[in-house]
Amino acid sequence: MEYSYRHPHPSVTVDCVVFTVQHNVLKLMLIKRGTEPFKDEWALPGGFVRIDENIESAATRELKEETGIDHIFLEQLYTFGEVDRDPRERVISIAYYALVSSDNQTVAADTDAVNAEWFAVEELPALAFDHEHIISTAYARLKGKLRYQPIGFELLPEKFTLTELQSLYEVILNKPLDKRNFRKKIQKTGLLDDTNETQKGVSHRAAKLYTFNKEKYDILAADGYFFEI
Amino acid sequence: MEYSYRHPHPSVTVDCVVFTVQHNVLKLMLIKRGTEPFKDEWALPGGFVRIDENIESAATRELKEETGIDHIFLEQLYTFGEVDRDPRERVISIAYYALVSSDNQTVAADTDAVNAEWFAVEELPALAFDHEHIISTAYARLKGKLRYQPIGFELLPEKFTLTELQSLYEVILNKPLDKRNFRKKIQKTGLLDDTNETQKGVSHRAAKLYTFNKEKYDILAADGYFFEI
DNA sequence: GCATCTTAATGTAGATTCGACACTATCAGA
DNA sequence: TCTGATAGTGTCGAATCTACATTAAGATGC
Repeated sequence: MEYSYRHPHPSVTVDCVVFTVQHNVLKLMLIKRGTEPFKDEWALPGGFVRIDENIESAATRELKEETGIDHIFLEQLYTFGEVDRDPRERVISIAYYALVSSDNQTVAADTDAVNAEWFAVEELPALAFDHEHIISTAYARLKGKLRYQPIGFELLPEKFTLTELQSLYEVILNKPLDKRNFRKKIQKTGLLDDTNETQKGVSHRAAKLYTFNKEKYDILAADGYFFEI
Repeated sequence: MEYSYRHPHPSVTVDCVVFTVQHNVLKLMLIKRGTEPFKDEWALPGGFVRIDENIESAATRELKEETGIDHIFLEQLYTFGEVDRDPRERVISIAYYALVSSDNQTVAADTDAVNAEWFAVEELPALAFDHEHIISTAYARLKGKLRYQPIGFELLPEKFTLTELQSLYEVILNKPLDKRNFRKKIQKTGLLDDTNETQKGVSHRAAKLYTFNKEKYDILAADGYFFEI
């Protein structure tokens, strides 16, 4: 079956920049392409938007299919539509960025995600299409949002220590922060709940574990509260 | 001539939310539609992206064609792709927002922009498609950006008084600001140049005219400077 | 069980910024 | 020259920011 139109139509795809933090290194997921063009090169997970599918659903679906990752923070980034960004035909790509917590990322082993791998953001291989450009846009957005929206918690396990949180900020913002000042600031938001648990299996004083109180944040945010670190 | 594809392709459009400020009221431009669907209803200026045209060029072109407005600040806003947002077929729309200075907006009289009109943001008519949703997204973005990026100047004539600037901030943020504190803050950025000219034709003490030093800002911004009011 | 190692946790003082607030200066027009 | 309208300016107390060093707790090895 063929689909005909009186005017030429572009193809529309979604691409996902999926970030995580592993051992204090910011990483993102890439797929080794199995087909031309750019066969055997690395690219962002993504694919075509189906005609009866919302674009965010397409992003969620492709992510699940290609990497096994599901149920994560996902937000639209930017739409890339340079005329020649795909050598085959006119392709407009709506890019998303996603954040995966370090305890949710192993799901990738299941599915047909055998060609998916985490790469340190600072050590990326050559990339297909304009994906390098998409990634730098996503990284800039992540840096910008981190300080003004509580998205850092999406990258941590549900329960985390203050040191882990600080180190996350340091890794992404790429600069050291003062320990006491950081703690004062984050505690003053009142958005962290003490779990009354502590770290296990460390060979030194165990740190307290906290959780982020999203319900409380949502209530405050609706009322004009502005998160800032 | 017909264009055929093995899979169905969506249409891709651009829509523009064009803001201006007239007499201390924030307004935006709407077009009265001449064709179905939503014939004779108000909608955002916009149209189809041509197959060999970059998306931002499409936005610029449609704006010129439908409103006569050209050479203005234009930035991508968000891409709207709900499956049923257009009753005819699947249409994905890449929305842009634009800012027009109060001395640049009269161009609209020329072209076939006879159906274009400025509406106060607080008094919009019923709108076609999901354009109300697009507009509220654009307004939220404008509010958010105003305080952290020097985009307010795009809405003012090249030479402006501090009172005009303050009143612009008050109109968009929708809250009163303290005159002395506002002036202190804006002066401290060092980004306003005194033109050594004053207002003409006012029946009271004439205010000094300033210009925004974009070159200086760009240099500072490249060096990590962060504008904030 | 004591010494040692490693990281957790905590407070203060000085500098800076923020927010509230009221009067004088200048100009045009009557 | 008087009146009306807006321009332009400084201070003080409160809050916030920054820089910085010591003690506490728990695990391990001897």
